[in-house]
Amino acid sequence: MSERLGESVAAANKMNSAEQGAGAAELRAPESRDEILKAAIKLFANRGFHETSMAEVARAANVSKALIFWHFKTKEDLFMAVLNRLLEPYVIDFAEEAGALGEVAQIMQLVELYLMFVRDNASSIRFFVAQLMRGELASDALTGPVMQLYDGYRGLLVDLIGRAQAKDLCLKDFPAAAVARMLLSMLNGTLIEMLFAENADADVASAIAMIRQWLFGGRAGTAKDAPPEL
Amino acid sequence: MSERLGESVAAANKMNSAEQGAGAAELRAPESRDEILKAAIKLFANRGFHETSMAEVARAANVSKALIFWHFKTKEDLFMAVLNRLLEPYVIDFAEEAGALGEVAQIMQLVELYLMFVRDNASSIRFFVAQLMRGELASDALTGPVMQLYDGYRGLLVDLIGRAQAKDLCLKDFPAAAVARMLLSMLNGTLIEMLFAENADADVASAIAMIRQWLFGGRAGTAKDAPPEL
DNA sequence: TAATTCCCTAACCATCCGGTCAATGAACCA
DNA sequence: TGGTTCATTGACCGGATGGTTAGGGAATTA
Repeated sequence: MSERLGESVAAANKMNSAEQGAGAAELRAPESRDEILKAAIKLFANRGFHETSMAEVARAANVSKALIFWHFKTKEDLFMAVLNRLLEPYVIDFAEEAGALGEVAQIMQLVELYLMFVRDNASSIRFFVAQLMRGELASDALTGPVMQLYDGYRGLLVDLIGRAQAKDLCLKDFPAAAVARMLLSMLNGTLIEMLFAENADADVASAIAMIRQWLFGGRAGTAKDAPPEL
Repeated sequence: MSERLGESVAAANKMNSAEQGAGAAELRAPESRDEILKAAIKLFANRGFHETSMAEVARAANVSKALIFWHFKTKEDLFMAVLNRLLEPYVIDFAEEAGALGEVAQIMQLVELYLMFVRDNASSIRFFVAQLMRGELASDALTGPVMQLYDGYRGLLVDLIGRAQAKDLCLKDFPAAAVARMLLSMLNGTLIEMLFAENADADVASAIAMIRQWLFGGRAGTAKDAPPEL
């Protein structure tokens, strides 16, 4: 079955590109299609792919099951559409965010961006992580965009940390790549803590403070950047 | 359905205890039962509960489907047995491990224990995390033991860090609980990095070094504990 | 007005899944 | 030897699921 799914994924991706190029199906029956998508997102998110039946989606969207198959050729097609819809907010242009700030401020801004993003998208992130964990479906369609985003983020961190180290602004006991990796581990650890325990806000501030202390600790001359509030 | 599952979980747990007391079913048809369990573990692990059919398990175990239902009353029963089997190695007595070492050495030993355990049980941990992420099944049977273990571990860390702080052996800028929480975030972040990228060993040593530096950084008098190798 | 296209549905179908059952051979008692 | 329990199986069942089909109503077009 995994073979069939793989083909479906590729096919769906191609079709999606084609659709966007021709601008066809996106505009035809927008309302019901959207209703279906919203219902599917909810159901897939907290029940998974295999546990969610098309009949359930139909009922939740107040349409007939057949209409779903009119909008989306197969169940996998629907799933791909859900993925793409959920992936939209994940397109962040990190480089844009930081203006002409110093390295320290830029790093801390990236850290906050990460944690705030996690806090604001907890449910869909939980969905993605669960999906990533098992190779269940769409390993390409998922791993691709997410990992691309992730690598971009890490690249930015490595670069910034390297420059901060050169200026003696930040922890220098380890190579920039190692520091960036550990920083990402901290962030990911905080992420999964936020995903499991729903306390969110309280810990974020504490985590940020500790990360700042770790990276820029006793070093002077970095106090100029006031910590932006959440 | 979640209700029924909850009951099944409780029932399965009780039965297990009873079985061990009487030593009954464990010895009757050990061979085939074991074969089924091994096959189920594999399939459940990398396909999940709902995506794995009893027919598949039967085929993988070279037995008839009916035999599975003779050994395990329901599919959930089989799943519970798989959980218990996988949970076995997770029973670690942390307190036992550390003898009369200093706080610093004990903390580092706990850190290493954690990372080594993750490294050696990567596949089943991936399974558990995926299972925990969605509330899919066995939330009680899983959350219970795992969280108990986790809380015990954190408790030990908080205690040790507190004592190390009192002796001025370790990072004192934050309360012990916060330090312990961040340490656990670091560990969990490293964990998921290990789960996704299968490089394992290389990063573990680096992670340990960075954690030691973070916790005990510039402080003197802690060099007496030689870093035990992995 | 007649034809065509779009959106939507009830009913249906083939397949697969969890679970049951009657039967059967082997081992162990009597 | 004959009966009882244990271990195992092929055949079967009701239900649910992904997917199809034939058709209908409302716009749009000609």
